[in-house]
Amino acid sequence: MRLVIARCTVDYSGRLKAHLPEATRLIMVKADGTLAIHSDGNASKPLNWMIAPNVLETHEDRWEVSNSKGEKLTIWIDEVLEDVTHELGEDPGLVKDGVEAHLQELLAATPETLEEGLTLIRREYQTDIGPVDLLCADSAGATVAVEIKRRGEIDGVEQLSRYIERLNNDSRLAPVRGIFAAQSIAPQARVMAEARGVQAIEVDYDGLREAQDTELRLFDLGAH
Amino acid sequence: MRLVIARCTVDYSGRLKAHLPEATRLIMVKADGTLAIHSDGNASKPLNWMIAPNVLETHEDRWEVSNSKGEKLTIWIDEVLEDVTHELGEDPGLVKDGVEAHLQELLAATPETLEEGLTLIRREYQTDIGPVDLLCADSAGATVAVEIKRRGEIDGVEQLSRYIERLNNDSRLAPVRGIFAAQSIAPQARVMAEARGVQAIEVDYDGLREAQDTELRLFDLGAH
DNA sequence: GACTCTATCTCGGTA
DNA sequence: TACCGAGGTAGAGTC
Repeated sequence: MRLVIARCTVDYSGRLKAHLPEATRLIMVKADGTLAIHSDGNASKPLNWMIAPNVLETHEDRWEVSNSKGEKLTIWIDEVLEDVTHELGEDPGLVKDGVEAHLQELLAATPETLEEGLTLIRREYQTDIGPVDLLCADSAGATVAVEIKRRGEIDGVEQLSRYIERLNNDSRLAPVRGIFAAQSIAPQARVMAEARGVQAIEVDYDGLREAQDTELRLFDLGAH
Repeated sequence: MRLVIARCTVDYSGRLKAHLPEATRLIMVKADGTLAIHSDGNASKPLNWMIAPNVLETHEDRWEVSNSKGEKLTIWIDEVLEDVTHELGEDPGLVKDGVEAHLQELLAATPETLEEGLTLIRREYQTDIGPVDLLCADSAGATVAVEIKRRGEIDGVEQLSRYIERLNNDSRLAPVRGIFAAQSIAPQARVMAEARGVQAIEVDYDGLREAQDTELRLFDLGAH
């Protein structure tokens, strides 16, 4: 990784046009060629950047970075204040917990959390416009499509509506109703769900996981 | 801005939980307190980060960053390879051209570009599921909802359809029809628009801006 | 390679 | 502050 602190002016032309007047900034160049220009405040994101794969040409007074999509970044270097390079080596990578996939796993294991008597038919049930997160049956045997999000917003309700419309074309499944499950549900998504006749249910991920851990532990104890 | 290159281990707990095994990484701390941890490859985004406002406590063996929402980042420092600080000063900021807001301004000023006789009622007209970009009246006095995108894709047509559905519930406005305006419109979006009875219109941003510049210049000349 | 969807999205605007 | 929509979204997974 190369870190350059320099007074510079920047022009970007590609998906839009953008210009940075002269100021002192950090230019970060990663081992794969990814380049980012950071200011010191008011943003965690770079002001400008160019993601690998790209081509970097460093001239005396300017750097030119371009890619195959016709995007181009020109950095006019006025003064270099620092220029250091370090080999960081491979990164073992990030381990995450608590994303949508985990919530889906938990709800697939215990659909009755959403509604008394609900049972799983299939996870990632394929339709011709994409997979339904959970396809379930309620206590009366009717089909229920479940869409799961970490944060429930209006698009998610739309997505579920489309699936239900699609599933209702299948006479073996119809009539199908929907449940929209998320760790938090935005007010507008709630309005939309109501208008579409879809239930919106907030789910407590941590509580659910804890309950399942307990259940598993009891099961293990019973088995031994 | 402080740049530290160190062998470190990281734990994040907040919106999710995440862990980084020991490796050499860059830790960037900006003047406003924003902190980011970068590896050298395979990503332009940081592995972990904490955006300002936050509180950073630096101990001998670890840094702890926390914020008011209960998020916490712990960096266990094993070895510091570099530690430099530079005052970059204020950044004059990025000047962008060609974003949706500009296109909206232009079309709000000259709605007749979209259709003969179209006049503006209001920009960002509020509904309970979000704001409509432009609410207009056509030459016959009927209401027209206009959704503007830089790139016209399928979501934009859906968004406009929702607004129209909502606006048609208001007897003072109904019946409402829609115009979908964008610098470029994807074929799928065009098909979708047709199916929903919405007009899809491609707009020449550069040409439009030039025309308005000319008009303004003529107006200025006339005023003097 | 193109398409789809998630995200500790980030960021700006507004009520 | 909370909420919503835009983004040069980026990045991962799928076809």
